[in-house]
Amino acid sequence: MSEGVEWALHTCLNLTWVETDEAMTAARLAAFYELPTAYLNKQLQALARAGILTSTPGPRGGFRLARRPEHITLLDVVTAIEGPGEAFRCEEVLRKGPGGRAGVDYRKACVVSQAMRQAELAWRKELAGQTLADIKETVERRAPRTPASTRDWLAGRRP
Amino acid sequence: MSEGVEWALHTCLNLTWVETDEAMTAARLAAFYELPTAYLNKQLQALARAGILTSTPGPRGGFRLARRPEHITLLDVVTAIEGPGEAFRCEEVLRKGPGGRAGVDYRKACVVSQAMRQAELAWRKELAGQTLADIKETVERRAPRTPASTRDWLAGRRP
DNA sequence: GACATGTTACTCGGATATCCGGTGTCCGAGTTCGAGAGG
DNA sequence: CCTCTCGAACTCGGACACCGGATATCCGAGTAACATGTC
Repeated sequence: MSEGVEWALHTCLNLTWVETDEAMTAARLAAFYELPTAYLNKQLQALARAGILTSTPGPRGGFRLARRPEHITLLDVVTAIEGPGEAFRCEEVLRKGPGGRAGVDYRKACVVSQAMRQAELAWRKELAGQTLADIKETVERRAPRTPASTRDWLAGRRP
Repeated sequence: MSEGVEWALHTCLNLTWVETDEAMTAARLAAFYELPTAYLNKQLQALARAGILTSTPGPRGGFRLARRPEHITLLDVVTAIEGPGEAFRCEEVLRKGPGGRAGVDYRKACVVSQAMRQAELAWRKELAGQTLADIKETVERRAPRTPASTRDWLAGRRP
């Protein structure tokens, strides 16, 4: 799985702690974890295309969450970065076999493909059941100072 | 996910239908799906190293299942090909952040990492719950002629 | 006919190229802010 | 003092290199089977 997924998740989480009326630049968000700015920008663009973030150009521009954290699941973020394709992509190897028929869609008919799809479905379901708000709440319960310190750091006021 | 996983799964499934006392060469198994022989051989080596297959060199040599299909899960095959590492590998980005501590193992402490791990655990659990025998049984119920035709084809007796 | 033996052909196994997607970087299009001149 | 205009700086957005791992291939080590010669 791509490295950018981790960056995207943590960055989106950080965005839940900044004021919703001010946008955060890719440079500021990247500096938080000492990440390469341009590359994180690329990931943020993908999140914007997926409708998870909104981007505004020009001075005072940057990124902000497009909707409330309760309505952003981990699956949304992962899909935005990794793409909609499945991890196990059935290449329909059965078609080349001696019993292969031309008109059959082996992506649906193949038992192996079905089993792998079912497993991936369980994975997706687990990710879809966790929202950014859930993560945020858990973090705040374990480290109550995180929201204030993160907000202050991103606003430029180092503690 | 690697392409070889699909090949390995189908090949192992085919091996459940051949006589257990005769080994199948990589060339024969590859020809079944018109796959590149040498590359499939590489995957079969990985399965042998994982203890799923046994390999015997020389004439009349080849590969056979190391244990009964009931004791080979889909997770075993996937792990043998993809390696034991997790798809989402936490790089502990929090360590580089302003609140990062040196002595903390963020692979276990990070909430994001925990959520991703939990999802991957669900995926693994689903794969571990399906054995080659389950797949075999389902296929035989849907296409009863598959065992005989596969065994005959692999034995060199084309129908 | 049975057995020992050398040869041969066959198989896996690892070492070796090649290709593609993720990784990383850069510069241009578009926008907003602010300064400054004019009324 | 207010407003309009112009310029400039800042931001995202997409286009351009780079690299590691998956993909694909080949040849050598080892072994079982067979043919052959001998007892």
